[in-house]
This record gives sequence, structure tokens and C-alpha cells, in this order.
Amino acid sequence: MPAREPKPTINDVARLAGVSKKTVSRVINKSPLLNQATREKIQAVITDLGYVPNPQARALALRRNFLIGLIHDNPNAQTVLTVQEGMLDELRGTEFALVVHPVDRKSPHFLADIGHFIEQQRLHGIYIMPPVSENEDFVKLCRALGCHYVRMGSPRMDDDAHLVASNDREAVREAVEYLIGLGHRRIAHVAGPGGFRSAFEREAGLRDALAAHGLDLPEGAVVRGHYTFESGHAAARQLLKIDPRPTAIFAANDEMAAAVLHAAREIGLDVPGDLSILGFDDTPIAAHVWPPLSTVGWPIRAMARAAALKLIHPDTAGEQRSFFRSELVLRASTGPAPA
Amino acid sequence: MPAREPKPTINDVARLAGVSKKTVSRVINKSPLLNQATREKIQAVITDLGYVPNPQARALALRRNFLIGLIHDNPNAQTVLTVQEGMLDELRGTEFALVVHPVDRKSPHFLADIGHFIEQQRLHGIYIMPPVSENEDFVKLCRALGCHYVRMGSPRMDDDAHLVASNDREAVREAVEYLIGLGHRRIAHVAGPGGFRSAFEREAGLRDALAAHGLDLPEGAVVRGHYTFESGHAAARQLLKIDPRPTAIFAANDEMAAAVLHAAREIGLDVPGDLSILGFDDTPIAAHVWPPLSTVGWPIRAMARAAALKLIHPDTAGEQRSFFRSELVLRASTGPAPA
DNA sequence: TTGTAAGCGTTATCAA
DNA sequence: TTGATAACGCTTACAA
Repeated sequence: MPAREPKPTINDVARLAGVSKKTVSRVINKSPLLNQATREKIQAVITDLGYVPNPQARALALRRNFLIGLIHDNPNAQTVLTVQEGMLDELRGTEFALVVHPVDRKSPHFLADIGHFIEQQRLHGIYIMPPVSENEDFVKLCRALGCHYVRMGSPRMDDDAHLVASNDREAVREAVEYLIGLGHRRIAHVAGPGGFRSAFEREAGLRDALAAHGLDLPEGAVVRGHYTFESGHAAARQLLKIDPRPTAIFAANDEMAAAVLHAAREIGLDVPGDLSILGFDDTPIAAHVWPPLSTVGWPIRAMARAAALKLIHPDTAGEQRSFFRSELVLRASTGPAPA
Repeated sequence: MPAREPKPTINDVARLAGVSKKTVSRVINKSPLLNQATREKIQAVITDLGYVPNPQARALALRRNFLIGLIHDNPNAQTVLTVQEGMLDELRGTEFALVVHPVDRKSPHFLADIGHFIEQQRLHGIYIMPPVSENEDFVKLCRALGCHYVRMGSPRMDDDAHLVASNDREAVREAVEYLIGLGHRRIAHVAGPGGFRSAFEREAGLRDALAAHGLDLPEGAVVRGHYTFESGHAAARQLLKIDPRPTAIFAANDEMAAAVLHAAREIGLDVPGDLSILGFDDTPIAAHVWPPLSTVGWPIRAMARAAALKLIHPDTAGEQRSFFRSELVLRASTGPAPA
């Protein structure tokens, strides 16, 4: 590693521009009360020197830093990565960096670990993905630590400054009503894990739609998975044994929907001829399987962008967009109910 | 947001313990020359106060910071996330944090963007995933910026201090020889994208094995994909039209292998009865599809751990483990060649 | 073994 | 509109 030549500091800029460092600081911070000529002169020196302000020093003087954290304990890699990308859409070009922090919400040290992390890194703010975002103790901890936070979740979970939410329940209801419109009467459900708010909302949307049309969701027609392909596969095998067989299955995420598709193929069912399948998420897997899955699109990337914006500007966080629409994405895994 | 009560500083600790702050600094930095009694007294105050040293201040004084970056432009979410987790295995418990920085290596601003990011955040070090890790200009830039780096790649790409590598070529050769041992003679290949070193190595391993047994890899028996399910699916459809049909297909990653499986099912082939499929990566998808895929396990998590260690301790980076074994993981998608 | 003084690169205060 | 001076919380000389 070659010795790194010392980086130019604010002092170098000040000296070369023949001004005080406070004045240089003013151009860095875009202070309005500054002679235009002075500003340009300094800017020229900055460009010339390739000067970049040291964020650690700024952090120290401002008593805040420029790190935004992403807290998650999410089984789905694609979802987590999409969220990271969404946040970076907004963070790029600012002086903020994104630090990631997966956690194990089942660990007994969960709260202590994460508190230590926030304290130690003096995070400016964090975006919390479900299901961690549903943990009220954790949110309390953030408040106590004075760490800005935004939760990803459902409406009314928190105030607008601390929430980005999507209307999953309604979106699922509409999607299922579409299935009902296609003639489906026996619709089964591969549900998400117990304790996940997201799982609850999606199931509730299904029940809403069925109830609105006087349809039933019998006892055995709901089997719970863990949002993984494997668990979805097991659930689907069980559901497909029901007699009379369901003509449609709604799975609480795409990965499990892909598993349903698989299970259907295994017993020689045609999709959507014999069985319609509806997923949730609109992750790449939905488009990749054959036939491509109809699914409810969950705008997590836009939500992540919004969350980043709230974290960058906590003062106006409450005024920024908090609600997003999930919507049916029609592909080829849904069709008329078999006669 | 409640006003955050000011965090205790080194001065508070010093005052309460009745020592100078330099002495407190000594216990923070585990200096050996310190009276045991003094140390304990100070430690008690630290614990009592819940004091955590401010990393920004340390960064400023030490002229280094505690951020380690992950640079990638990788199409596979699971791979990226596993790498993040591997790095965090080592970073957790240290004062380092992981900042993520996906890039677009095709962008004309690629080098400028990433250079600016490293400069601005004053990163301590970065771990570079393929295919970005193969970009020599970028590595040159890191050196010029005095930023420690470790590349994920293949043997002999760099010296031990800056590399973690796996023996993919040999591992593939061995896996393919296993297939040959099962009687397969017509083995086709869904290759990775051109320009990816990883794709090259995997294909080379296949060619090595075939050559060693006097077998041929005809022109049309290699179709290139982009490591995505979709591209793998298209490639597989093409390969399965070859007459006489291949009895085995090796795909350069699991996602494409899963797509081959799918394509096979579509035309009613039994796997592994009519067609054996071999993947690469050993990501969860390999275990989740049916039948579960035989694949070459790529120890990316262990590699990421090793890379993190090298970055945390750059002085001894060259002495730490740099080489990892990829190995055949046998599941159910491979079997004897059809008669 | 411990303490003093100076400095890391920035910003806030307050005066000019 | 600018600048001098004192922070910010820590570490490194160098002394004691």
C-alpha cells in the first residue's frame, strides 16, 4: 500500500484562497450570506485541489453523523436487496452512507445488540423492515437513544414521520375479487408466518374478499408457511389434497407461490387450466417461473426511497409521502375456474 | 423525538474516576502499561455510565475510520446477501460497520463515482465482488486512494493480502468427471456471461474434464446466459433441442440450473432419469427446487469472513487464509445416463 | 504508571 | 460579508 499523500484540508483551501477557514466552511455548507465573488474564488481552489470535506470531522463538530442504518431480519434476499437499492437511490449524491445490520429477532440479546450498534456508530437514523418493525420495544429503544427511525409496515402503525406503509389488505382483497370474478369459489391460502403483521394483512384481505361474496374459507384451507419455498411446497401439497380440490391458491409471497406452482406440476395439474395461483411481492421470481405468476405488486423500492428521504430530512419527515399502493400484476398463472 | 440526553464523554469518565482522560484513553485502547487497579476503577465508571467511545472522534484523531465497504454489481441477490452476512460475522463485536455500495460497472461514471464514494467516506477498506473485482483500473484507483482492498476472485489474480479465491475450475472438473463416471457422454453447458471471470473458470473446468476423457464440447452445446433464471431458461430450451439430446447439462449457477430443470419439465423430461442437471453456487434455491439440485458449493460466506479479517487487520492480511475449496454437493438432480 | 499540551478537520459563537 | 477563537471527543507526543 503506497503511503497515501495527505488529503487537502479546509486549512489548505483557506490558505490558498486567502480567506479564513470559516469562510470556506460557509461555501461547503452553502451559507447564503456570502459574496458571490468570494464563493467562486474558493470553489475554484476546492476544485483545483480536489478537496473533499472530512465527514468524520464534520460529524464531530455537528454532533451528528452521516450514517443511515438498515435493520432487518428478513428471509427474502431479493426483498432486502431491493430495499437497499431503493435507499441508495436517495442516499447517493448526499454525504450519507448506508450501513446494513441484519439481526436475529429471536436472540435473547436482540435488543441489547442492536442498541449497542446504534449507540456505538451514533447512527443518524435507521429504516426498519418487517417483522422487526413490528417490535414496539425496539422502537421505544430508538426513541430513547434519540435515533431517527422509519418503520416499514401497515397503515396506522405509527405516525407519518416514522412510517412508510402499503395498502396490502385492500390490494389483496381486490386481487381476490378478480379471482372470484373468474368463477373461482374454492380459494385456499398459503399463509405467512404467525406473528408477521404482513402475513396477517394478506390473509385479512383474502377473508375480506371472500366474505364480501358470501364465500367460505374452511378450516383446512389455510396452511401456514415461513415465506420460504420449502415451507410453501409443503403447504401446497397439503392444500392440493383437499377434496374437492381448490381451484385457486393465494400464497402470501411469491416464493411460496412458486412452490405452489411446483407442487401443482408434481401432481400433473395444469396452471392455470386446473389451478390458478396468485402470489404477493412481484419479486423477479414471479416473472421467472413458468407460467409467470400473477401477483400483488408491493412497491418496496419506492417505499425505501421515501424512507431514506424521511431519514435524511427528519424535520419534514411527516410531510413526505408515507402511503403506497400495492396492486395486482396480471401474468399467466390465473385464469377462469375449471368447469 | 425527545431531546437526546448528552452522551457521556471521555471527560466525564475521567472526572468521575479521578484520572486524566489520557488514562481513560489507555483503557479504551487496551494499553498494556496500566495499573490493574486503575484499570478496574475506570472500567467500573465506564460500565456505570454506559460510556461508549465516539467513533467519529476516534476516527478523526487516528486519521482512519471504521467503515468497511462492500462493492458489487452482482445479479444474484442471495449471493450478495450471503456475502454481507459473512462479513458481518467478523465485523460484529468490533467497532467496524459495513457500508454497502452497489455500482453499475457499465456506467461511464463508474470509476469517478466509486472514487468519490471512497474519498468522501474515507473508507478504511473495501471488499470487491466479481465482476467488479476483475477491473484492474478500479483496483489501481483503490491503491492510489490508499484504500485497503480485498478482491473476491480466482487464484493468482492478486497477492494473498488482497485476494480471497476459490478453486472453481478444479471443483467443476471433478464434478463433471463424476458425471462422466455416471456414463454421461453428451454434456451441454449453460455458460455465464461473457466478461465474467467466474463464467470463464467454470466453463474451463468443464472443458478440462471433457478433454481428459476424450470427449467433445460441440459448437452448439454451449449457450450463454446472464446468471438469471430467465436467461437460463432460454438457454436450456435451446440446448434441449439438440439432436441427439444431451444427457446432462451443467449450468454456471444455481439460478440457471433451476431454469434448466424447469425447461426440462416443460417438455416432459424426467430429472434425473432423462436428464442430469448440475448447478454451481449451492444457494438456497438449489435445495428448494424439486428435485433438489446437485451443485458445486462455493464457500462465499467463509470467503467473506476471511476478507473482512484481512481488511480489519491489513498488516497481517497476507498471512491469513486466502484460498477456499469449492466442492461437489450431491443432491437428487444427477443420476446415471439413460441407456 | 500517569498526566500535560497540542492537534486531528470541521463548525458555532460572536465580534468586526 | 468575513474572521478570530473556542469547541467537538479523542489520540499522540513528550514529560513527570
